[in-house]
Amino acid sequence: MIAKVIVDVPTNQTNRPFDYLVPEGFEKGIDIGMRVIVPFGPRKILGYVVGLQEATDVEKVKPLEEVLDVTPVLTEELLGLGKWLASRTLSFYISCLQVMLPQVLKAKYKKEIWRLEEHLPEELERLFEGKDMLTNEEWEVSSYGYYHLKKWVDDGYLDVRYEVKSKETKRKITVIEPSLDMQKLEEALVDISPQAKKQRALLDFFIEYPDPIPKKDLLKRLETTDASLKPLVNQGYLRSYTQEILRDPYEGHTFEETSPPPLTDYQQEAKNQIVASVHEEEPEVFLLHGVTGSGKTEVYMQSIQEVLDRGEEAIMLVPEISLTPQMVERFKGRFGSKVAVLHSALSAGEKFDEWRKIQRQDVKVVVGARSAIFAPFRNLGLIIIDEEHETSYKQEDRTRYHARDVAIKRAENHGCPVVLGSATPSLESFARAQKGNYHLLQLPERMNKQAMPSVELIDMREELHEGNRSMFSHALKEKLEERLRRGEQSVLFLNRRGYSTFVMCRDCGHVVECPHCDISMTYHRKQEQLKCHYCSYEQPMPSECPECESKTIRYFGTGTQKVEEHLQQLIPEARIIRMDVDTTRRKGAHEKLLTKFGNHEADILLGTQMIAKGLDFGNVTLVGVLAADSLLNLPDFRASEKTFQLLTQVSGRAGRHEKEGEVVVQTYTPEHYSIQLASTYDFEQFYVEEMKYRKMFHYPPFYYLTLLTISHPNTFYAQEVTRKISQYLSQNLSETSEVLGPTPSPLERINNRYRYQTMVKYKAEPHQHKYVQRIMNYYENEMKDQNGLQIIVDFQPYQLM
DNA sequence: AGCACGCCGACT
DNA sequence: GTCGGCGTGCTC
Repeated sequence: MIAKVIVDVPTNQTNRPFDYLVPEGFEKGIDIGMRVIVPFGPRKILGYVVGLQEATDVEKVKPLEEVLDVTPVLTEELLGLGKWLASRTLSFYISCLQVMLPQVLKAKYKKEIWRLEEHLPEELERLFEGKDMLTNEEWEVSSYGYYHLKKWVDDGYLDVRYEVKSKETKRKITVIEPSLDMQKLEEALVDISPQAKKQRALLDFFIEYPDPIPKKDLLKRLETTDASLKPLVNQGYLRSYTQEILRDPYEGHTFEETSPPPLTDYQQEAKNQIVASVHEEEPEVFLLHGVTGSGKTEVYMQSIQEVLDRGEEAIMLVPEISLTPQMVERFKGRFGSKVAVLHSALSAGEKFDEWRKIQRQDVKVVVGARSAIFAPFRNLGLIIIDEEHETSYKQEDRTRYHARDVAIKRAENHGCPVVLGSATPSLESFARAQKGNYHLLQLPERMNKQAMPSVELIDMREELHEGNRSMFSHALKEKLEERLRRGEQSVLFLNRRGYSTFVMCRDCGHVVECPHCDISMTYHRKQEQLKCHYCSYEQPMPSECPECESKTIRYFGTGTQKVEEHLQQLIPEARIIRMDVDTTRRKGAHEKLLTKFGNHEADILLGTQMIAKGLDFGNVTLVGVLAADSLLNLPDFRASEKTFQLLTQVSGRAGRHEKEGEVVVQTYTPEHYSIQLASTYDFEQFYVEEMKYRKMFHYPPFYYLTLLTISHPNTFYAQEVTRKISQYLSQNLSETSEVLGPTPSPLERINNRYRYQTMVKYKAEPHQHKYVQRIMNYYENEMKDQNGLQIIVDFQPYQLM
C-alpha cells in the first residue's frame, strides 16, 4: 500500500504529494486525513495523508515512520477545501491544511547530536561532558561548525537524529474505584486498624458510593490526603487509574436553560425561508439585514434547532470581539452540551479539546471566530455568519482567506444554506443581494417595537469656538451627569485607532518615532515605556527631548487611559470602568468587567471597539461616541463604510429594554454623509451614496482588488522590483484592468523594511492567478532569505496598509 | 525548510 | 593543496 503525503515543508518545490510505502502493520489503521511522520531527506517530518493507493511509479519509496492519529484529523471534504484554498490564495497546500487545524496539532522539530562511542576524542568529550546527547542549540554555541560534525559522524563517533514532537497535550486525571464488591469491602473493614480513621472513612465512602470518583474530589470530600489512600490501593481494596478528560473552558459554569420564545412576524418569515432552504439542501446564500435589536440571534438559534432535528450540524461564526460571555451563555443555554465554543481567549489546550468535541462528533453546533469555519463536521446543515461585514473574517496573514468565501464553498460541498447577518451589511454583500445573487431577508423592526434611540450630533468645532478644549462637549457632560442622578448607566466609546498616545516635545515639536518603522511610538503608562505597535520595539519614556534636550516632553493624543483621567476630573463622583486591550489582557478579565458593569458597580463604561458589539444591558440609556471621525480620516476606501457601521453598532447599545435610550455623537465633520445617515439609521440611503463613490473611484463592489506588497531592506531595490512587477502586470492583464503602482505603502517602513505596493483593479481577470504565480516563481529564490525580498499577495484585501 | 553538492577565492 | 563561502537543486 502506498500513501500520498503532503509534507510539512512550505515551498514551491514540495507543494505536491510524496509517495510512501505503508508498512504492513499500519495498513489497517491508516486512513486519508491522518497525520504521519515520514523520512524526508535526512530528517523526519510531519505530513498529511491525502491519498491511499496500491502502487506507485516512484522508484525509491521509503516506508513511512509512524501514524500519529487514530481517527483522521481532516475529512476528505476538508482536504479538498484545502486544495481549493491553496489555489485561491496562492498559498501552499500544507499551509492551508495547517490553518484548518488547532495549533497543537502542528509538529515541533528537534535536531539532536547523539554519542555513539563510549570514548570520544578528547575535544569532543570535553564538549559532551559525559552526556549522551547534545541539542542542536548546544552544538551551535560550541565552537565546532557543521564541517566538524560531519567528519565525526563519518568517523562513527556521533549520530545526528531528527525528532518530531507533537505539541498536543491531553489532560489526565486519576480516578479511584473499589476493586472488590461491597460485601468484600465490609469484610476488609475489619482488617483496618481502628486508629486508621481516614482509611476507614475511605472504605465507608465506597461502601456507600461504589462508583468511580476522581481522586481530587475524593480526597477533598473526605478531607484527607494520599497518605491514607495509598495503603488501601496497595492492599488491593481500591484501584487507581488515569483517565483522559476533555478540558472544559466553561467548567463550573451553569447555563440557564432557555426555550425558544415566539418570533415576530418578520423573524418568522426569515426563519421559514432559511429552514425551507435547509430542507431543500440548497447552497443558497441569504443576507439577513436586521436593525440592531431586531432579534437576529433568535432567528439563527431557531433555524439551527431545525437543522439539529434533521440530524445535521451547524456552524455559527461571530467576530472575535462579540464572542462575549453573553453570546456563549445564549447558545449554551439553548443547546447545552451540543455546543463547542472556539475563540482566541481559550488556551491552546482548551481550543484543542473544543475542536476534538467536534471531531469526535460529541457536539452538533460550533460557535466560533473565523477559523471555526473549518470545523470538521460531516453533515453540515447550515452556516451562519453573524455581523458579516466585520473585517475580522478576513485572515490577514499567510493564507489570506475570507471566511465568507470559505463558508459558501463549504455550503456547496454540503448542499446547505449560508446566512449572512448584519445590521449594516458590507457593500459587497448588499450589492449581491440587490443583484439577486444573495437572497435578501429583512428585519426592519426591533423586537420590543421600540424606536431606535435618537442620535444627537455635536459639532466639536463649535465647542472649540466656544472655548471648550476638552474632549467632552457640554451636552455630553450634562447628559452623563443626568444619568448619574437617575441611577442609569452610560457607555462611552472611543476609537483608538489613529488616536493613540504619541510623545511630543512642546518646545520643538519633535515626535518620538520608532527607529525601525515610520510610525510614532505609543506611550504605555504602566511600564513608563514607549512601544512600537508594528515591530514591538520598546524604549523607556525619555525625560528630555532627544532633539532639543528640553524637559517639556509630554505624551499627547487620546488613549483610553487619558480619557478616563479627564472624565474622572470632569465628573469626580462617577464610577468608571475602562475596557481596552490593557485592562482585558488577562484571561477572564473581559467577562469580569462586564459582570461588574452589569451589576451596576460602575456608572460609565469607557472603551474601544470591543464594547461596540453585543453588549446588552437594560440600564444603559446613554451612549456617547467621543470622536466619530477618527476612522474617517484613515487612508482606506472603506473609511466611510466603517464609520457608518461603527456608529450604527454603537447606537444600538442604548435603550435595548424598557428604558428609552439616547445617543450623543461628537464629530468635527457632522456634515459627512456617513455620520448624517448613521444618525438617522438610514442604511439604504447610505448604500446609495457610498455606491456612487465606489463607482466613481473604481472600488469594490464595482471592481475587484488585488494588492501586492513588496518589501526589502533597501528602499531602491524594493521600489525597482515593484516597478518591474507593475509593468509586467499591466502588460499581461486585460486592457480594462488598472494597475496602480509602484506606490509607497501607507506604512512605508516596518522593521527596517521598505514597503511598496501595486494594486490591481479589475472587473474580470480569469488568468491573473497565473501571472501572479509567475511573479512569485521568478522571485522565489530571492524570497527564501528572511532578510531579503518579500512579496505579499492579497486577493480582495481589507487592510490596505 | 534543511542539506548535499559543487564551484570559487583565501589561507595554513 | 584544503577550508569555508554561497548558489543550485533535491527531498518519495
